[in-house]
Amino acid sequence: MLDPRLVRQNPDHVVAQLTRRGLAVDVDALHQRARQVQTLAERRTRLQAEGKRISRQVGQQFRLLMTEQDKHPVSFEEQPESPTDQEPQGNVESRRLPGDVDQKMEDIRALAEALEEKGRTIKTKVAALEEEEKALQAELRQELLRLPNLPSPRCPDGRSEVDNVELRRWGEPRSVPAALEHWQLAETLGLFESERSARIARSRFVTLLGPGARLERALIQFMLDLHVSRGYMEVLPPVLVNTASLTGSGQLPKFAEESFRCAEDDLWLSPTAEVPLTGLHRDEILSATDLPRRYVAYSPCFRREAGSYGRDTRGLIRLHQFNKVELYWFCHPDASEAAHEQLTADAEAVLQALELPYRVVELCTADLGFSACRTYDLEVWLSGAGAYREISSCSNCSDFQARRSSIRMKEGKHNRLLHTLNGSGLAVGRTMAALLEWYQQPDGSVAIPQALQRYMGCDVITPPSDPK
RNA sequence: GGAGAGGUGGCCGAGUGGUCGAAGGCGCAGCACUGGAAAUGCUGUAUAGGGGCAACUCUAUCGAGGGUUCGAAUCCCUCCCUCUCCGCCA
Repeated sequence: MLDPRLVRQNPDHVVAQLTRRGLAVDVDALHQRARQVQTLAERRTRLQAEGKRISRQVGQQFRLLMTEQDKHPVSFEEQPESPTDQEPQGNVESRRLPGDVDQKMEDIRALAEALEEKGRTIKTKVAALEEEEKALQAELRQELLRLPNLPSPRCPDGRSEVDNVELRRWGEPRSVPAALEHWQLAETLGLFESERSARIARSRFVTLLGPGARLERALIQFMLDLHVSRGYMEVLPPVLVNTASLTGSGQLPKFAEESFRCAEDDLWLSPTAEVPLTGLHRDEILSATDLPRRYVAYSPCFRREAGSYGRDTRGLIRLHQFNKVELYWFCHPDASEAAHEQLTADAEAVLQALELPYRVVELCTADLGFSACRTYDLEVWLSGAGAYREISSCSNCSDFQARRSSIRMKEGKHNRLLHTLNGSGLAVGRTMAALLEWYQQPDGSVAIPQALQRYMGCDVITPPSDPK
């Protein structure tokens, strides 16, 4: 979420930055509303202060009354409360009180009643103002929640993905003669089942089999071990997450159609471990001294992939359920740019260890994700397809998710929103696809890269000797 | 799912419907004492929002949301969460 104060005080800046993303937003209306909320709040606060003063005065009157009562107990005989209290103290003489004492107590009571009446009036006024303010506030928040993060000044401007900037390449793509795509290889090697998976669930699900299942598990464990050795804390989070968590990380309210939902329970299938990891410290204040906090989480991810019906229908590239190892940082706001480079390097380390060629692309303003202010994509070389394909997206979300999730850090006396970053490290299915295509051999087998062999328990996957 | 107990500041733990944002303790920070430290003493220690150059000040917050009241941590209702026991279950 954007800072409401920024919208109130510098709407032009907000407009300019959202325009860089190619968004035309009516910030004027938003700005008006933000100021309106503030005006209402000021009026309400002043009234509340007065009401509070009055309540205290009523209390004072009651105390006065009680001290008078203690001095002249019997004069209150006509009052219904606790007659037994007064009985022992009552005596005939004090029944005839001097008129001025009676009068004094009458005055106190009258004053108290007048104050009470005043309090009632204020109460109804405050309630009315509060209602109006709450409604406006809620509208404002809903609108703010639908606005994406502002791009970093360093994020390159662009109108579409063609304006993304290639930063560097690692490894040499080689053209393999008669290269097969991974789903073709998988078929002869018996690594997974697509059609039967549609029977179990529906299309865009996969069931991994034999060495395929083993390879997926090996990759997950390999990635986790690698990142843990580089200083990450391993996390295995819930994959059902509530609405607050999805709102906190930016998936809701705008992208509800992208996630599967268990409507009866206010739970959703998490589209990425970024969601539970953001939620891990929701409503917390971390100490600045133990930042950065770096987490690595394996989780299955669930996405509806609405509107991608024709694309990537075969194989492991685009599924409703896939596995991902996610890197996540909570860090000091001044350190997030360096953290972004480090996190990206950590994701790259996986591809380097597996010796798979890739390139790093910086997304332009038009291609930036909702929560990100800056993003590097890793694109791995798919030999079979003969193209680079996204396998990781490493984003700096600045304070955007932290504000939505209220995650702060204590620095000296002050609390300040921290920064969050996330990146795939890596998408496991796509890694398997790249690996199969890159390491395919003329005899139809697939070599296992060295780093993975101890996880895989072999150095090659060969076609079954007796197919079917 | 059933029965019971409970949710108060960083932590422990008081709290009578009326200056209670909340005693006391621990922890933490500063100062004093010390050659240095421990111990001790003093002072200060929540968050959010608004106003003010500032000292400061106003409002809200005692699990959450409603209600009663001039006034709620305190009374009433609903929900959530934690703990114990039973049932079920990997």
